[in-house]
Amino acid sequence: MAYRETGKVREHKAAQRELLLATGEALVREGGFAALTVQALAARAGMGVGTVYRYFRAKDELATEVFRRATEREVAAVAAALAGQPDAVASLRAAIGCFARRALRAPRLAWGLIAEPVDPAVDAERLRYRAAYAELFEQVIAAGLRAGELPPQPTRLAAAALVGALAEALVGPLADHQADEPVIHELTLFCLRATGARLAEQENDHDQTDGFAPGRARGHA
Amino acid sequence: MAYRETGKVREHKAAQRELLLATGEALVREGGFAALTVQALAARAGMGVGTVYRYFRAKDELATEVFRRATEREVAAVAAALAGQPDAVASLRAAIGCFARRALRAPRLAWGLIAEPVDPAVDAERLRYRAAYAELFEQVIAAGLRAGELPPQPTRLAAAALVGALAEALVGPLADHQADEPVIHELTLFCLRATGARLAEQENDHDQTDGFAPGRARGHA
DNA sequence: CATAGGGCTGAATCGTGATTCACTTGGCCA
DNA sequence: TGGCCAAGTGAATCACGATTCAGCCCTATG
Repeated sequence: MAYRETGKVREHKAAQRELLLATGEALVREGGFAALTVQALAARAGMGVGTVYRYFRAKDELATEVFRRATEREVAAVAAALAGQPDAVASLRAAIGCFARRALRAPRLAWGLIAEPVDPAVDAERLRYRAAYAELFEQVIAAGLRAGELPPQPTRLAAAALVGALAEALVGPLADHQADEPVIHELTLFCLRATGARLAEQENDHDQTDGFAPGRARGHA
Repeated sequence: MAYRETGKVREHKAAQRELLLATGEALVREGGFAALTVQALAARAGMGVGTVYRYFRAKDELATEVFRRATEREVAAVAAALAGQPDAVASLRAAIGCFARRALRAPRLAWGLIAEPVDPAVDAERLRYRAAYAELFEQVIAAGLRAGELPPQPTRLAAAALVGALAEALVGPLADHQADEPVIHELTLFCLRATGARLAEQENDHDQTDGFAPGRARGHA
């Protein structure tokens, strides 16, 4: 007998796979999924093209995995922002603010997750991504309905429309890229009005629960 | 001397070009811009691949032209629906209804114009398309502001968010594809609330100005 | 009808990026 | 150390659609 996979090797393989996924996300953050080519990935990760295929059956699989991870992180952040909010309006504010800040901070990634055209395989994942967001918003709206905070409305439709409004205003081609906070503030008001929340007309919008540490640099596209 | 382009030939060339554009749009209506390949186009139009290049310098040019025409028709329809509306709320209702009905009637096309990833050349055109829509909505909102019908808000942002909400709810992956009219009705309410329109709470939403003849078949995706 | 100047054709070519594979390298055990 | 096996390599190959072009065909004149 001459060879058996040892712990060190196993660790190394896991690290390689991890490296590929991290590098893949970095590429996506810089240039969207279009920039995620096997050649570029291998070069950036410091390995040969063929090696990539030792860790992923096909590029689809890799891209899907990169998408899924980023997705899960984003959705989890929004879900976390929702936790413990006292009412539906506060929840909506928190969710919108969280979504918006993260999207504005990583616009290419957000665009990749939300809108960029990629393969069918990734598109299937995107469906789940949007659905997950819509689900979050839907539940908040439903809760608001039950509590009488929001007027009757089809929750699914409203949730979809919210996601669309946020996406378009933030990462769509119409995004103005002005100072972030005022945009977020106005967009929040827009969404709250859309769902029929009764606004107190004084907007103390000091919620910043977005899962990020407060100070950091961010480049504009 | 032996040949000079005669009227008949000129007409034929114009017809050929027209045929290509129309066929191109048909392909897009069926399968989005992804289905608009030179091969498919030539086959469908009943001519050789090379002939296509006699009428268009490159595929980009053709795709852009197909996009532009469809775009102009859509935007014109919405603009027409706006004409002569008494106030901002009526205008919003008309614009939203028109946009929505047309999008639901030709979902693939709408998706192609709004969201499908295509070449950079076409994307530039898309920018103009969205901007044109946003422009329409923006002006309505601005008028509403001046008239005191709508509360203060950044018109550009609100317009973008409206376009996004409509697009996502109607042609996005979250679209539910239920009966059209109820969806349009609810979406209209959503948008009116979003812009802060004071709703009379009785919704007589009998506006159907969408530029189409009333009865026709439409397939669900 | 003969001839000239396009128009039309579609197989061949190109470009771009994914995928393969014959080979080299390095870790594991006796 | 020697032998074995998996990991790594990257040039070659594929796939797919845009683009070209050498040759065929049609229309308009004299």
